[in-house]
Amino acid sequence: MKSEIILNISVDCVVFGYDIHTKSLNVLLIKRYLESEKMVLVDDYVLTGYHVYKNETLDETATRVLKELTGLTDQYKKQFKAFGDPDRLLNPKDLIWIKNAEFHERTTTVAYYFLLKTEDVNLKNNNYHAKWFPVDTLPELGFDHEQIILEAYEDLKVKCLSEPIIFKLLPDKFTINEVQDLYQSILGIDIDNRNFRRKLINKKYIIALDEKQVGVSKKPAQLYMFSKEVYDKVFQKNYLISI
Amino acid sequence: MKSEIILNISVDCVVFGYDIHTKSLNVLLIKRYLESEKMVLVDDYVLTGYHVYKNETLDETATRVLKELTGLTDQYKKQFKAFGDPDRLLNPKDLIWIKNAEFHERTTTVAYYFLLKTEDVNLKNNNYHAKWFPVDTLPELGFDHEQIILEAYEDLKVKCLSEPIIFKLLPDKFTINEVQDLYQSILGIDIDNRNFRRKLINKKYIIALDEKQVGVSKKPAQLYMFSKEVYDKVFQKNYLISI
DNA sequence: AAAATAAACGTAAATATGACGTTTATAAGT
DNA sequence: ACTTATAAACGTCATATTTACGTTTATTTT
Repeated sequence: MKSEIILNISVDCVVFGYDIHTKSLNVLLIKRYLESEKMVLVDDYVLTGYHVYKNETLDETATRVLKELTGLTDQYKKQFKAFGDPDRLLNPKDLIWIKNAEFHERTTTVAYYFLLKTEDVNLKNNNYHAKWFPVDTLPELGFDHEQIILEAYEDLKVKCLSEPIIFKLLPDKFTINEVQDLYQSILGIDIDNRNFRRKLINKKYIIALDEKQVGVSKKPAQLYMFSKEVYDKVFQKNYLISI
Repeated sequence: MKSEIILNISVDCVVFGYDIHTKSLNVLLIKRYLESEKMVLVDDYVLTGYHVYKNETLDETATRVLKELTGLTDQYKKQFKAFGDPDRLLNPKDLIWIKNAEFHERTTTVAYYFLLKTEDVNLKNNNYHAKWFPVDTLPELGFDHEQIILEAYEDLKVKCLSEPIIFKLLPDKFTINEVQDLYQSILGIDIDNRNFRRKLINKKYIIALDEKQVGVSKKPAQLYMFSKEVYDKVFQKNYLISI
C-alpha cells in the first residue's frame, strides 16, 4: 500500500518569563484548540507555534510567533532543538487508524525559547487564552509539548551557568539579591548570599550604579547593571573554564 | 502570482573523527554530486545527509546516514541545530530565477554531529569518494555546509569543557598525554602538561589501569580508563560549576 | 529613640590554579 | 654492561578561589 505523506515545518516557542516579584520562572502557554470552522478549545495547554512561511527563515518565524502572542520584538531567543518523531502530534488512540490511512501529515517543529520579563507582557485582550505557568507546576500539555518545555528548561539551566543570559530576565538595573533569587529559581538550589555577593561584585562586567532602590521598607539596596561590552572583552581570552 | 512550495526535511551529519596518531580532529566529507541520471560529481565537498524517511525519527535518520557511510552504529551523536533558510541550497546566481518560478523546493535540514575514531572507519570501497579533512583546513564546501560544520565545531568546543564527550574520541584505554593532545587539538590551545596531568589524575572518574603502553620506544606510559558510572554519580551534586 | 530587618562587609581554613624545576623509567645505541 | 636520549611522572611554591561561617550597617517602622 502506497501512502502519501504531507510534510509540515513549524516553529514552537517556549516563552520563559521571570517574575521578579514572586521570584518565579514561568512559561507562557495557550489553550489548545481544534482547527475546524470555529475555534473549539480543548482542555489542555500548548506552546505557541506556527508553520514556517514561504520566504521566511526559522528565526523569523520564531520572532513572528512571539510578536503575535505578546507584541514583543527584540527579545533573547535561542533555537535549541528540532522535534520530528513521525507521530509526535497524535494521541495514542489515533495511531492504529493512521497506520492504514492513505496519507498522513507529519509536522517537524523547530523549537525555540525566549527569555523575557513577565511584566513586559500584557495578557489582557489576548485571543489565545494565554497564561503564565510556573515551570515547576505545568498544566496538562497537548502533543509532545511537555517534553519540549523540559528540554528547553534543561538547556536554559546549563546555558545560564556559562553565558550571561540571566540578565535578559532582569530589569536593566538590579540588585545583587535579585540576581541570586533568579539563579535559585532557575537552578532550584540555595546559594550562600555572602559568597554569591562577593563573587558577583568582583565581576568586571557587573557595574555599580550611583543609585539605590527606592520605595522599599528596609535598607535600600545598591543597584547594578550588566555591561555586555565589558563581558565580551573579558571573555575573549577565558576559553579554559575548566577541563 | 501563486507559487507552490515543496517541503523537504533532511538530516545532515558532521562526522568528527579524531586521529590519535596524527593528533588531528577531522571531518568526514563526500564529493558533491548532481542527482541526474548518472551521478555527476561536482568539484566541491558536502556533508553526508539524506531525507527523513516516512516512519523514521530524526535520530534514526542520522543513525542510518552514518551507517550507510561508515558502516558504524552506536556512535555518540548529537542533534545541534536545524538549518532552514529558504534559499540555503541555492547558489546566488540561481536566486533571481527562483523568485519567479511557479514552485520551488525548500529543504530544512536537522544537523547532527558524531564523535568517533578515524581508525574505526574503513574508507576503502566507499561509493561516495569520502575523505577526512582536518577541521582547520576544510576544502571548498557546497551549499551552506561550511557554516554547518563551523557551528558543530563551536558546539563541540563548548560541550567538551562541560561534559566528558572527549572520551568518545579516544580508545578505551588511553594515556594522560593522549587526552591532553586531544584537548589541544579541539580547542587549539596549549596546555601545561604538569598541571593538566595533576588535574586529570585527581578526577575520580579517571581510573588508572594495571597496564602500560606496549611497543613504544620510550618510557611506556600508564594507561587509564574513563568510568561513566563514577562520573554520573559525582555529577549528580555538582550543578554549580561556577556562576 | 528603639526595634526590626535586609543589605553589606569580614575572616580564616581549605582547595584549586598557574608557573615553573626535577626525577625516573624505559628503549636504543655504544 | 654502560651510557644516552627522551617522554613520563613527580614536586614545589606563590597566588587565587571557594567554602563556611560571623559581624556590622543603613534604613524604615514602631
